[in-house]
Amino acid sequence: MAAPATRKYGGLSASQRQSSRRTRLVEAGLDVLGARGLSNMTMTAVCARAGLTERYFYESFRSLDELLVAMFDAFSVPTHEAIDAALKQAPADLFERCRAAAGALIDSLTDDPRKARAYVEAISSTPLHERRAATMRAYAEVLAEQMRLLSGLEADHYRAPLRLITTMLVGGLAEAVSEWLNGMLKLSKDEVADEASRLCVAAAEALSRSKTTSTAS
Amino acid sequence: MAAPATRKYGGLSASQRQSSRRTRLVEAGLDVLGARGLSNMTMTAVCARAGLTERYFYESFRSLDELLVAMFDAFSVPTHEAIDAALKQAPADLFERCRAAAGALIDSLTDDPRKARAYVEAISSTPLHERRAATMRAYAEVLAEQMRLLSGLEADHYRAPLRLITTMLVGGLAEAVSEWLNGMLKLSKDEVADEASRLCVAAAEALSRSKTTSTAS
DNA sequence: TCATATTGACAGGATGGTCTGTCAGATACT
DNA sequence: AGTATCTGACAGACCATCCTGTCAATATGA
Repeated sequence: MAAPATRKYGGLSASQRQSSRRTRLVEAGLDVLGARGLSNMTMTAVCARAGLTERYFYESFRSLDELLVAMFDAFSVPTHEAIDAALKQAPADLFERCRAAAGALIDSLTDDPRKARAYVEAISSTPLHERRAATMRAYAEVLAEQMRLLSGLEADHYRAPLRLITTMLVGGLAEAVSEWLNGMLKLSKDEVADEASRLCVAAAEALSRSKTTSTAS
Repeated sequence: MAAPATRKYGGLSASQRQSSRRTRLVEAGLDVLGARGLSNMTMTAVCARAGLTERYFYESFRSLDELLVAMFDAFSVPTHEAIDAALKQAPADLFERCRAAAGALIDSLTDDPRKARAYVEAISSTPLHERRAATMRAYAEVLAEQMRLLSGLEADHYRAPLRLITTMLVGGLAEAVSEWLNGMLKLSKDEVADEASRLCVAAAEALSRSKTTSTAS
C-alpha cells in the first residue's frame, strides 16, 4: 500500500516539523519551570504553553523526566561549549584560565533569565540531579587537567586528593553561583569569578606544597 | 459534656502518644525514602510503613513537604550539635578546627545508612532545598567566623569575599561528601576531612594575602 | 462491669495528571 | 478539484494519590 507517507507541510519536512515541535516543548518547559516552578510543571501545562496537544508530547518524550533532561542539555551543552571556547583562548596561566572558564560559565548561565531560574529549580529533580552530578564530574576533570598541566601535579599519588579538591571547587562554585543568583552574595559577576579563581590557584599551591617530599622530579 | 477528654493509653498521655506517632512517621519516612526513593515516598507508603492510618498523618503534618522538613531536621539538628561540640573541644588552630568540624559532619552523616541516602535524595525536593540552603548559610557563617578569628580577617572589606569563599568551601564539602557517599571518591573518611580542611586553610591564607595592603594593623 | 476514649481498618469521593482515541478542518500533492 | 496526509482540539478512560468519614474492636478509668 504505497509508502508510509511523509509529506511536506508548512514548507517543512516531516522530521523538521517534529524537531520543531520538540524545540517548542523544550522552550515551553523552560517557560513553565521559570514561571511556575517544578511542582507545577506538568505535561498539560507544558503542552498548553507550547500550543501543542499532549499527543505530540509523546512524539518527542516518553515522560516529563525526559523533557527535563532535554531542557538541561539545552543549556548545559552551550555552557560547556562556551567554557571550552574560553579555555582555548586563555593564556597558559592557572588563574587566567580559571577566570576565563568561570566567567564563561556565569555569563552563559545568566544570559537568559529562565536559565538562572531553571538552574536553581532543576536540582529538585532526581533524574536531573544525576545529570547534574555527571556534568560536575566533567567540569571537575577539566579543572584537574588544568591544575596538573599548570601546577606540576602530574604524579600519580595526587590523583585522589586532586579529584576531591576539584570536586569541592566545582561544587563550591555551583553553590556560590546559586546563592549569587538568589541575591545572597553582594558581589559583581567579575568579583565572583575573580575570587573563585583565586581559590583555585590557592588550592593548587596548597596541593603541590602538601606532598612536596616527592615532587622535586 | 464534661472535659474534652484526655486519657492515658498504653501508659502514655495523649501528647506522648501523639509525639510518638509523629516520631514513627519521621522514622518511616526515612525508611521509605532510603528504600524507595523520593518519588515513591507518598503519604500512603509512609503511613503503611509506620503502621498508622493516613488520618494520623494529618495529626502531625499537613503535607508530605512538612514531613520532609521534619525528617531533614531530625538529622540536621544532631549533626549541627555534633559540629558545635567538636568545635568546642578543638584547639585554636584553623586546620584543627576545620578537621574537627568536617570529621564530626561526616561521622554524623554516616552513622545511619538511611541518613546518607536521605542526604543525597533530599536535595530533590523544593522545600528541602531551601532548608538545605539555609543550613549551608549557617555553616558558611560558622566557618567564616573561625577564619576571621584565627587568620586575622577582621577588616570589614573582607566581608563579601569571605562570604563567597566560605560558601564555596561549605558547598564544596557538601558536594564532595555526596560524591564520596556515592563511592566516586577513593578516599577514607579521614582523608576527605584532611584535604578539605587543608583547602580551608589555603583559602584563608590566600584571602589574607590578597588584601595585604591594609591588614598590617 | 460499664461507659467513654482511643485506635486501626476500610470505604469511597474528590482531585489532578497521564495517556489514547476520535474527528473536523487545514494543507499539500496530483 | 480531489484525495490523502497532517494537524489541533476535544473527550474521556484510567490511575494514583489525597483526604475525610464511618465503624467495630480495644483499652482505660470509674
